[in-house]
Amino acid sequence: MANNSTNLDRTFAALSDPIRRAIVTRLCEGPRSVSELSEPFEIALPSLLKHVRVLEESGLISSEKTGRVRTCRIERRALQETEAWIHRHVATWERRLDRLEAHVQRMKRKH
Amino acid sequence: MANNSTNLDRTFAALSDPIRRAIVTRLCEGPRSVSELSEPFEIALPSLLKHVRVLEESGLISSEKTGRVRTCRIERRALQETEAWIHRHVATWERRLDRLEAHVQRMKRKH
DNA sequence: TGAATTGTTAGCCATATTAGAAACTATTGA
DNA sequence: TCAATAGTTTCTAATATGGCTAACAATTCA
Repeated sequence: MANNSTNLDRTFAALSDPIRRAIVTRLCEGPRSVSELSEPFEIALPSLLKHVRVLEESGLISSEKTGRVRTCRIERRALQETEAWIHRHVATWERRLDRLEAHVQRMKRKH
Repeated sequence: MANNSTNLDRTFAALSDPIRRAIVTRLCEGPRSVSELSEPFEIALPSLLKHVRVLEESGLISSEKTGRVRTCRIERRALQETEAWIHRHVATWERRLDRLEAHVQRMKRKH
């Protein structure tokens, strides 16, 4: 599980770039090679490769090289953990609102 | 709604810092002043204020100044939209897996 | 084998990010 | 009104990020 905080740091940072999000989006539809991934972008291969590395270090994707082709795939876990983090917060926020409302109701009834 | 891509850029970037995530966590429990927010951290006020600004520009929080006190509160929407983005991706990924499995089943039956 | 394909490394540059100190403003309470 | 409080601005410095070119593998295909 490693340092979970650092992990989230990396995942959120990885997702903060539109090119990297686009890569994630495509990989959700299935594995792709590095050059397939680079197609939609007007960006030099080395730059794209850096994005791939960032995604890989964040745990959002993994890759494997066969012959001269490196194939990338999404790693569900990291996405799920990130979603979970956000979800817990939305939930906390909602619980608080509920308590608040209940309190208002009690006050009302006292009158 | 503004430029939604830039919006996600900012939200994810904002969440990539542990101090900012801690701020978000606390604000989910209720509004806090800038100095209340700074308490848990060994960080100069101007630095903390910058984090608050980053969060504000990302839309994750809002703040209002009354007298000399600036009170910050969470803005649910940004959190929800971010969660939604991730969720769509996990969903896409799962649909793909389902199709894949269905395909394998068909292949099996052919033998 | 030799050329094309696919990826990789190294190095450079511009810009953005994060942190701090110092100095300043506005409000509040004694 | 004067001091303390709460926040803000400005500047500086260190580091990280994202992009490029050029040069270099390693495979694969003709």
